[in-house]
Amino acid sequence: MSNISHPTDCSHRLRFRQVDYFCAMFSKTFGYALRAATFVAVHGKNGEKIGLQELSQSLDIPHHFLGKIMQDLVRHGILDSIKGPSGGFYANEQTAETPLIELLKITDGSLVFNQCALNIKRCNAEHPCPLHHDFASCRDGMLKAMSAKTIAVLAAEIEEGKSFLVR
Amino acid sequence: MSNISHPTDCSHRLRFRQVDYFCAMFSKTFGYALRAATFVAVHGKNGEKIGLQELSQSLDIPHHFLGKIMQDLVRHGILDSIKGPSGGFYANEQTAETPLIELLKITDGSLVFNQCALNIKRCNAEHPCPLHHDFASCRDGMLKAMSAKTIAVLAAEIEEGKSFLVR
DNA sequence: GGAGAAAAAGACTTTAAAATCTTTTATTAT
DNA sequence: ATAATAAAAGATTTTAAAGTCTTTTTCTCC
Ligand code: FES
Ligand code: FES
Repeated sequence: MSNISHPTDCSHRLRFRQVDYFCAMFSKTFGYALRAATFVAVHGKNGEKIGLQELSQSLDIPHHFLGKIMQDLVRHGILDSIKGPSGGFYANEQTAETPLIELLKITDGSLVFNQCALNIKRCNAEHPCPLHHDFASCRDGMLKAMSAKTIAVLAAEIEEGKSFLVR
Repeated sequence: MSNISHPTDCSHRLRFRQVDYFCAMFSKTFGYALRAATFVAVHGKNGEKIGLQELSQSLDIPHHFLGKIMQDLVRHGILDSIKGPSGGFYANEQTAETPLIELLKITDGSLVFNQCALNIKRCNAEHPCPLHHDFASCRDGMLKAMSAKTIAVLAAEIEEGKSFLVR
């Protein structure tokens, strides 16, 4: 019936979204932040410090880009850091208790869960776009999960081998 | 407990995602394509033609950008068009029956529903990231809805005043 | 206090999406 | 035929995210 495949010669046409950017509900920055914070929570208990080098290599995240993200987490008090030799990042009292939604607000801003799937001006149940009901329920499920889960929850899953931070 | 608000002076730091790009599950291109195709399905019955001018003004979409998107829909047979005075875009046999997922594949590619929320290499239930189960169910709900709904379904909703294509 | 290590900071580059602007082609009407 | 109109095509610019590179600051150890 309908042939969905792209015609082969696309050079003169609209360029399409590139493969690894598809369906990005969240920024890469958020993924990096979440994975790095969880890594520190898992491997940096009892004040053990994790260096940027180790973090970026273990998680396969660009070193300096991760550096900026980590700075930002430290500024927001999610983690602590110390400079100098034998310095690095380590968990503080707040780390484990941080809900994922807070990380998301830091990296992607506070309006993340208020946007219309079709980019209509405002997402609004009284003036819904055609995808609103489907999208809103999907989105609200994520919001609920990310409000309920903390870094400690993820760290526990990682330690039990139920989920993974890399590859 | 935790203070989520951004510190005020961000100038020297990471730049955050800008407001109207937050939480973009789909590209703007997809939103434009879906709204325009549905508009044509609603207002262009019986071979009535809709010009780019009217489309872009009615839907508040940049004229030439929409032009490229429409070209692409025509190329894929979702709509037909005719040049010249009294030309424009109009619905064909396929228009109404097109499932939304097909539009999405045209604008955002075919891998849209296979990406990990955290940008881990591959989304995989056997090797899940910490957000996999929450995200996969959300994503699968959208996939299901978008496979089931056609442009005709949206057009009917619009005509009944149950949903809206603009503002 | 000097050397080395590591985070912090800042400047810069790259990439892709989105948007704009210009030219060409096809169609209609005079 | 010619002019007008509108889609098609294309080249170019803008914007934001992502990524890279360099310099500065802070800390440790000798
Ligand atoms: S209005 Fe579009 S998702 Fe809510
Ligand atoms: S592995 Fe991350 S969403 Fe599936």
